[in-house]
Amino acid sequence: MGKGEQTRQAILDEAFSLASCCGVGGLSIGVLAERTHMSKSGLFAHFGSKEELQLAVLRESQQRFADVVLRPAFRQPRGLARLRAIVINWLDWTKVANLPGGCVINAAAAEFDDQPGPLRDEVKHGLLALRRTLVETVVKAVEAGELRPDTDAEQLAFELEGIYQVTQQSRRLLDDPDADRRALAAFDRLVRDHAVIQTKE
Amino acid sequence: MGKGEQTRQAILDEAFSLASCCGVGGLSIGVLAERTHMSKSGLFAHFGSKEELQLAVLRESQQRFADVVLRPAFRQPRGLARLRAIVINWLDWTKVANLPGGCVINAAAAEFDDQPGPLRDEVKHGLLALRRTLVETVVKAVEAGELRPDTDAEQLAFELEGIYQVTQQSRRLLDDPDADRRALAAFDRLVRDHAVIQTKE
DNA sequence: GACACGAACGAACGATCGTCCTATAAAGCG
DNA sequence: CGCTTTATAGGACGATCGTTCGTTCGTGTC
Repeated sequence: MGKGEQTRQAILDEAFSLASCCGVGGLSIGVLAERTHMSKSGLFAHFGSKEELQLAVLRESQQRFADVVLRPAFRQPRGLARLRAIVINWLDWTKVANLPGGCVINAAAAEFDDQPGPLRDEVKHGLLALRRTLVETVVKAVEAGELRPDTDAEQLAFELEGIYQVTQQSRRLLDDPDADRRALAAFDRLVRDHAVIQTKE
Repeated sequence: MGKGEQTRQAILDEAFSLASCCGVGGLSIGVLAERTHMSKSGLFAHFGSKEELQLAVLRESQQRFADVVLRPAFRQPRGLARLRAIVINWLDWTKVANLPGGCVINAAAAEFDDQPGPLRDEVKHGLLALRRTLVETVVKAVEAGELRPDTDAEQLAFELEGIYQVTQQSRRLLDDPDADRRALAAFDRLVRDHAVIQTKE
């Protein structure tokens, strides 16, 4: 890795955790230069525009999400075990990754959902990819006979995303110590509702 | 209502819809002055600081939410009917109120959840109030015999909030035309799971 | 040793930000 | 009406924003 790539990555590391606190839109070249002990212009040259920097942060965020949440979960056997692993890792990933201020992409989703442009497109792309992964995982659990054949996989992914979001809000804003427990309870209820018909209770 | 109150309210109206698009943190005195055909200083004098303006917008938002979502729903008889009315109004309220860019408070929740100060406090207060209202409504449904006695009202409110948030994201960012249908499906499943034990299916 | 190249810097740009001060215009009231 | 209070405008402030320019430094190549 050449010198350029190296510092670019160092900048992205810092930008990543900065964006976690200030939002992708709240990123500032000046502040970022200060934190990386560089000049604004020197830093700027690595990206060419602020928007390009923001896009890089969003892509970085997606990659880390895949590394920290999805890849480890995919070592679980396909089906419910894998789905559960995704959810567990997902709920914890702001602690595992360097995300003092919460998930970058999720914050960006609220920030750019009504502002057309490359940033919104990137966020949308990332969240759609996650939705697809969830749907596929659910489908495999159905094929494995762990969930009922008439399970609506997209509906299940939809509700999983809801659990995630309210958990984040409860934890981060409402300081609710029960958030994680409630999240797991909601997940269990979701799975139980779609479990194959139990012969006896 | 004196002249002062009048223009102050006009400013708040504009600030409200502007904040819907740019976020409460993205509010700008200059832009707001332009839109209200006032000078920056003339507008500024009504609030004394930007933070005070932002707080006023948050309070305005809470009040409108109560007017548009809660008050009408409370005309329904207590119990499931009222809970359902709240959810329906809630899901629609960004269309009913003048919120082209989505719910102000919800966006502010993601924006300020890691930035201590009066703004975060105000957002937290508003969302906690909503949670309490949801919990109370659920409790009344239990008392009315429409939900099982062992229903965890706070858990139910938690999951309702999740349904709301994922619905907003699906609609606004992912352009999912099925979001409303899925939201109602999730709500129905939630209620069915806590319904009194059916004698026969 | 001459040269080319990428990386980083320092300075400045116009724009916009929130805020403050002072003067003028309008409104409310006796 | 005149007087007092309030509401608004105009202008300027220091700061920060993203961006551009020209220059310098260090490294590696012929």
